[in-house]
Amino acid sequence: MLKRKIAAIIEGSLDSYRAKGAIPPDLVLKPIIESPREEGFGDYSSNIAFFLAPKFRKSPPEIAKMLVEAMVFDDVCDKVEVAGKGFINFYLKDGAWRKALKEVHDAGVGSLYPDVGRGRKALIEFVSSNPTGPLHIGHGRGAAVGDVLANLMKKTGYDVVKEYYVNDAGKQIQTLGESTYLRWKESRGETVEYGKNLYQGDYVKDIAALIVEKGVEVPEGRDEAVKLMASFAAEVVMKSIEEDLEAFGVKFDNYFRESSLYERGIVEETLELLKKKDYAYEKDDALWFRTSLFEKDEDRVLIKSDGEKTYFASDIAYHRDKLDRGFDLLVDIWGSDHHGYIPRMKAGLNALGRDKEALKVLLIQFVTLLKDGKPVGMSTRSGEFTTLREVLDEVGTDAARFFFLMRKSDAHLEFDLDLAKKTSNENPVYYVQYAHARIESIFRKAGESGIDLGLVDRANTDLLTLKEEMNLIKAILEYHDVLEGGARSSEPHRVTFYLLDLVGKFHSYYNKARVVSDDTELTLARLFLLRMLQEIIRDGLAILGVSAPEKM
RNA sequence: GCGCCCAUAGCUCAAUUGGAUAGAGUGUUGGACUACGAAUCCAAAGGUUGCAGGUUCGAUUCCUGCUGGGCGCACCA
Repeated sequence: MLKRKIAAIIEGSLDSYRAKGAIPPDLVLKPIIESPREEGFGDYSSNIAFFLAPKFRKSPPEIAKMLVEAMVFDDVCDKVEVAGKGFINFYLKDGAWRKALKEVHDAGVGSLYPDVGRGRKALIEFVSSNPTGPLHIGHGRGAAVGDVLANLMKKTGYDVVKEYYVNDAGKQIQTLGESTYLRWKESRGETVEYGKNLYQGDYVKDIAALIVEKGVEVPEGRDEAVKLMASFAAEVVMKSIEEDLEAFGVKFDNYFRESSLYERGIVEETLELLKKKDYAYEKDDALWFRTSLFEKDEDRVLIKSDGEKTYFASDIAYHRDKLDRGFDLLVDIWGSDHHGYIPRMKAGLNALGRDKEALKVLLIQFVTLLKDGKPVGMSTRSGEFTTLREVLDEVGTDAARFFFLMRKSDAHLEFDLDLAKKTSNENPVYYVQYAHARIESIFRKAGESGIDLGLVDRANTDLLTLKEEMNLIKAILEYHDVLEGGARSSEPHRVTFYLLDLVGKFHSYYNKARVVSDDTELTLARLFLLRMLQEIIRDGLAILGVSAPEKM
């Protein structure tokens, strides 16, 4: 990339001073090069002078001036200036940008993908909603973030596996069974007392009805009946969750069942390991984990006095198993209400002698659903939550995914149903998709006008001289940096903002300059630019899992 | 009481991980289609970045203390 060339220029200048003995050879510097957000400060700038200044007891501008004087930059830059309080600003030759664009064209958009992961194996675990009820909009946000992060990491050199952890062994499933059982009795005309701690949603009634409809044989004994209904209901719910996810465009590589940990004895084994290392101890007939030894947290129970193991116990075992499966990086995506759980999990990994830094937890803040400008209530227990399915039916997959990725995941999200539903200029999804379709339309028009589209690949890019054209080229090449930053910081929403900014530049350009004209050479050059632009838009939308329509 | 997250334009949010004059969208006002898609564009107005300190060449960003909001602090899941 061009940034590397700038780094080389700076390095060259430093070397010349090293040769003169002005800079000690052992002084290692990593020049920071960034693209200034304001126009007028060049294409790239470096703040290296600020770091050198205290070491040489000279002012940053003086250092900067010295460095610039020794720079050889004629092949890449028009000029290099000292500006502000000591910044060095690099003004690249337009030709250098065009050349870079041409290179990307020849090598393919994939050549813009940064290698952040270096082939490391990453396991992204997300959604992992208990199969006790349908996914609601909060799960939807987690699903979108997880899926898009996975796409992003795949493009940036990670070997990614997407996993859904199914809690099919705990007490919630038991409760689901009891809920279904009572609804089932109810459906047979019996009067039952339906407790508040049971699942209130209508879907439980549906499941009970399904049991009747399918003629499932219900055992006489209550306990057996509940047990049967628990597994029946969990399966039904899990299936509908998978269907919802599919409709949302989320496909998991793996559904990992909690029960499998017990079946394989991993939980037992893990607890034994902790006991052996004296990180677990017995108190009041329960088994406790010494969380306090590792983190600023209280000790937590692994096995309750009634002999039942907590989710914490199986969760430690689960994460141990993840690492044993050879993953270098574990990304967990949790609802922000689980934040208190992080120290526990890290302590657990620590106690097992694993690197706790291998675990990265992304917290997803709550979603407020707005309808007619007013918040819509949401509570699983009361059954009045808005399901992901309902939202998808209302606004469609593209809009839903895009909206979920319009915020940093750790910030509250207001999801405006009315806005997401609008097929108008107010809806940001269409702003991006429209650009893609518009470019396609320009190509159709060009073809109709007798332009030989086969010549686009060999267009003379030197004809792209407008300021808007240069800005578009720069924005296209910036894709590399966006992917890199997004992957490093696990912030997939950056792709969304980039796309909005990118297509904004395009729409502006479109209104200013005419692409298809009598000047065939110029037309071809502009089509070349738009072809590249369209590929980037398509690539970025693919990361978001949003369609790139050719007509709309 | 302890801990985590958030606070930026009227509203919804960005800000290249500590950089230069804090930016978009929306809303308001005014403008642009008998040439490639007006689901678009152009312009104006809009700010003590919650408050008070600190760290330094430089703070929306890091530290401390407040204020206000969300969440968590069980042998719950």
